[in-house]
Amino acid sequence: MADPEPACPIAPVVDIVFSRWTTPILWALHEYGRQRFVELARRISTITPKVLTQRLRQLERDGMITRTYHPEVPPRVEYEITELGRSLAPLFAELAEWGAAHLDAVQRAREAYDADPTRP
Amino acid sequence: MADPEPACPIAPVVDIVFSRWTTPILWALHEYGRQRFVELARRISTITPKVLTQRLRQLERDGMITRTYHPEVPPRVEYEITELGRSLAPLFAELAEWGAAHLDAVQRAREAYDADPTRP
DNA sequence: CGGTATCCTTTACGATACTG
DNA sequence: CAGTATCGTAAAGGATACCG
Repeated sequence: MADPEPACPIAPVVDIVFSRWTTPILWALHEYGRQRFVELARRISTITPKVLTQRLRQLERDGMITRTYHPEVPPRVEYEITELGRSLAPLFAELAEWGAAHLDAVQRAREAYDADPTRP
Repeated sequence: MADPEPACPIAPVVDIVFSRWTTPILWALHEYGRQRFVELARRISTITPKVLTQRLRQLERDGMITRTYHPEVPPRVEYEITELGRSLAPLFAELAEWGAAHLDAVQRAREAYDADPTRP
């Protein structure tokens, strides 16, 4: 896969951290601490186990979270955010602030755009 | 499309701003100012005109950029980032900083993960 | 409990050609 | 120049069922 824009320094970061499900997963682990697989699944209620596994593996590979397997019956697996993952916290806070401040403006822009009848 | 995680406040922001091409487009407009279609296309060298048009329309609809059509021959269309789009600037700067500081750690994590032979 | 396996749909993206 | 049209591909995601 070719680099979208070599001169854009944040494209690689986006690739690692921001997809449909990685963001909610990292948020949940950051916000509510170490959690089991099923806890995450319940919190992110619309995700399927297959996709949850896929994203967790990717985040683990990228060093953003750790996976700890406890060989009990029934098995217990815990996920936790790493220092590297936690280093995103201020960024996440700013993103949340931006959303709170500007999401309604985006919504209004959409309505204005869609309402314009001169747009074919 | 169901909301990925209603309780995750940054998911909607990610949906608007961070996709493979929207980030480089916004970055280019923020960094180099008002530009024509073909200038953007050249700067983001690997994007195709179809996809560039699609992302530009979406960003315009979301109020992040403006499109100005000058009815000349040959036609001239200029894209410019809006105030709303510009409000992302500090966020982009922080993301770039995060990348500069931590991208190598991600790379090392990947290598360590891939090199572990006990992972089936 | 913590996943896999299988199959399917959606969506973004891409290649190429063409037009007002 | 600034797109549009029409293909096709590929990756993400979803539904459902099943397993150690």
